[in-house]
Amino acid sequence: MAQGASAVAQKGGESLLFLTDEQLRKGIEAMFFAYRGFTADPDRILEEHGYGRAHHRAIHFIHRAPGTTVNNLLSILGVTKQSLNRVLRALVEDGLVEARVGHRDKRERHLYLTESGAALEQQLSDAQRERMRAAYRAAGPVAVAGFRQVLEAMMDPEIRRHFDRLTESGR
Amino acid sequence: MAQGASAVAQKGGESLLFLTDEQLRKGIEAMFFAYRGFTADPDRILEEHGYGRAHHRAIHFIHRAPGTTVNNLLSILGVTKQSLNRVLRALVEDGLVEARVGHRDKRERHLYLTESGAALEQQLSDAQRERMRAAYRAAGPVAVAGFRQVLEAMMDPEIRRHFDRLTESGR
DNA sequence: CTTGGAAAGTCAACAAGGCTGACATAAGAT
DNA sequence: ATCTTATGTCAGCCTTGTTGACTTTCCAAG
Repeated sequence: MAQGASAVAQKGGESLLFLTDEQLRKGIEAMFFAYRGFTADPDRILEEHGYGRAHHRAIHFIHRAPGTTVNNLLSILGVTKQSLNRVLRALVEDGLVEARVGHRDKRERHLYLTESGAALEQQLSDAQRERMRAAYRAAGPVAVAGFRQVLEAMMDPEIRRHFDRLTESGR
Repeated sequence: MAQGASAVAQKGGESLLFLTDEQLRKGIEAMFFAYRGFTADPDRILEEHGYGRAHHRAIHFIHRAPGTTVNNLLSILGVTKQSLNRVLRALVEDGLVEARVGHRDKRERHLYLTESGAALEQQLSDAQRERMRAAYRAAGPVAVAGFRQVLEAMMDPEIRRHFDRLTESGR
């Protein structure tokens, strides 16, 4: 199976990869179809609770960086504050997220998951991790390392910074 | 760099991968951020033409499988026919897609890109392939193979079938 | 102390692209 | 010949993204 990477030529220490349009197209389609699988399980759970992906993203990153400000979340998610606000308001009203007014700067709202917010986060990430774990197991450790490398290379540099920042603090 | 895959133990021919929640979470976030990069370039081009991602998807798969029926496209894209129809209608009206009535079964419409449709497809896929190519180059051939393996393992089985089917005919 | 500007939130209006329901027409089945 | 199914269309609703205008709160600099 797999047409793999086509050819590699070493030339003065610089490796050249010859990639056909067809191979790249397959990669693009793989990305498209895999993303559908990636979101499928959380989507099902969210629907039961009357939420959408926007809520999931907010919950995920609040869990990941508790006490984050709205503005920080905004730059991670890459949406407008009006858009985020609508989602956040629903989560606060439903008691999944707590927005504490900053003590240093009272304009800021620091966001935390409540107990039930954490419970939903757990449920969502359990489902998503399970799919990820299965895929990782099926593909093997070498493939996983490659997977991560390609994904990181695919990010916009600015977004890559967010990603790396989450990693540092998250370990 | 990278925490890579944690540990592998060979045990009676079956390899066990020990994956921490943290590692899996990183994979999830990588997927999220990378997908943003993945769609960023086409999104910019589409906006200039007044189209969205839905149009891109339709154009992509019509290019990929010329003469495909609406129903077939439906099952690939995983949306309702009403949703697809809106997009398709716009593309036909704008002269990017031609919908020919089937001669065997006149209920069916077979879809083809017109010349200008193919031109837009080219523009979009050039941009997306360029990002893909850069990521592939940066990560190297081994990583690319792993990338593809993990993505394929992440797909829903039913969707995976679509993916494989496109590959067969597409080469 | 006043004022300028940043952070946060609100309201309104709009667009894209999902969805369901109702319906027309063509094919195939009884 | 008529009933049923497949296919595609039209209309309307919902979520979630957008922009723009505006208020409130607060910090900080003049």
